[in-house]
Amino acid sequence: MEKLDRQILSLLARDGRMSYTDIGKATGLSTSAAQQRVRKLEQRGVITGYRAMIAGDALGLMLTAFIEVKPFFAEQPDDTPELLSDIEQIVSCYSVAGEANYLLKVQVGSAAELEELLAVIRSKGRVSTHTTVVLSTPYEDRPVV
Amino acid sequence: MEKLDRQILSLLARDGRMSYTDIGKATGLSTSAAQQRVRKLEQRGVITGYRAMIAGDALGLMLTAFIEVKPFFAEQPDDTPELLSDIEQIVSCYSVAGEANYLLKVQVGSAAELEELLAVIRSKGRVSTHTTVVLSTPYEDRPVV
DNA sequence: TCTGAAATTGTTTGTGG
DNA sequence: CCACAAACAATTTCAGA
Repeated sequence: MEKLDRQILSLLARDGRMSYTDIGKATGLSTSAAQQRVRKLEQRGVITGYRAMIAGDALGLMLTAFIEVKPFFAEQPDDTPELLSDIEQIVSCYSVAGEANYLLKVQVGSAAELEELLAVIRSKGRVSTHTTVVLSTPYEDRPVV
Repeated sequence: MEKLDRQILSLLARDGRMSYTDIGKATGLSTSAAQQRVRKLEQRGVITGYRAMIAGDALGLMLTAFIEVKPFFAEQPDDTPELLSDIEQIVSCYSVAGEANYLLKVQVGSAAELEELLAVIRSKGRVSTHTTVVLSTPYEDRPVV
């Protein structure tokens, strides 16, 4: 990975709407050279997309939790991610080493909704759960580049 | 939260670079009305920023892990997030209820680097750790809106 | 809050080094 | 892989409903 590309990634990781003109100015490239490099980073799958970050509380999503899940029937083929993928409160799903098989990050409006969600996950996913409630988030999703 | 605003958030959560012109077309608003609403969502702190999403492996970050941390000296004022905030491999820090005080999400290049990182976190943060390694990520950071 | 128009700025594409 | 320039498109601002 070239230095110039890393620099562009760093800029776009911090401001996903930065213009090619400004990327060019910041890197010493022309607008079109900057645009070409960004396009190639997208095509090569280095940049996988652009997102607006949204404050959950503005949407009434005031409770975040991590849920470790373990299938009841360990011998069967494990399709837990697919079984749970249409539950929109689950924002992330990680397959993990350790006691649990999967770690889910979920976002809900209330404790009552979390209780309901856990029931759905357990029945739908045929899993047992262990939940860790998030009290606050000092920082999240800092750019890695 | 108005329906029109939710619609705009949904669009920008999926494509953070969508133009105001296209947001206008998708919502039935004029370009300038779409832009005004986005600006207000930003000012009100509903939209907290824009990010390019970057594939970690393209940067040589092939190992993700979650680390639960617990201070050695529970009686002291707890400034763990600040103590650790300059460690760039830590991408997220959650204060949690349960056995641990904090849950960290980290991204590193190798197992050796994770080992080194754990040593840094333990000494710098004066904490004990419990680590869960991520094997794969079926999905992550799906839009909540 | 919205539209519509005008001025500015950014994007995209082609040519050529 | 780059710069430059021309054609095109988006953004920004403002007047007025």
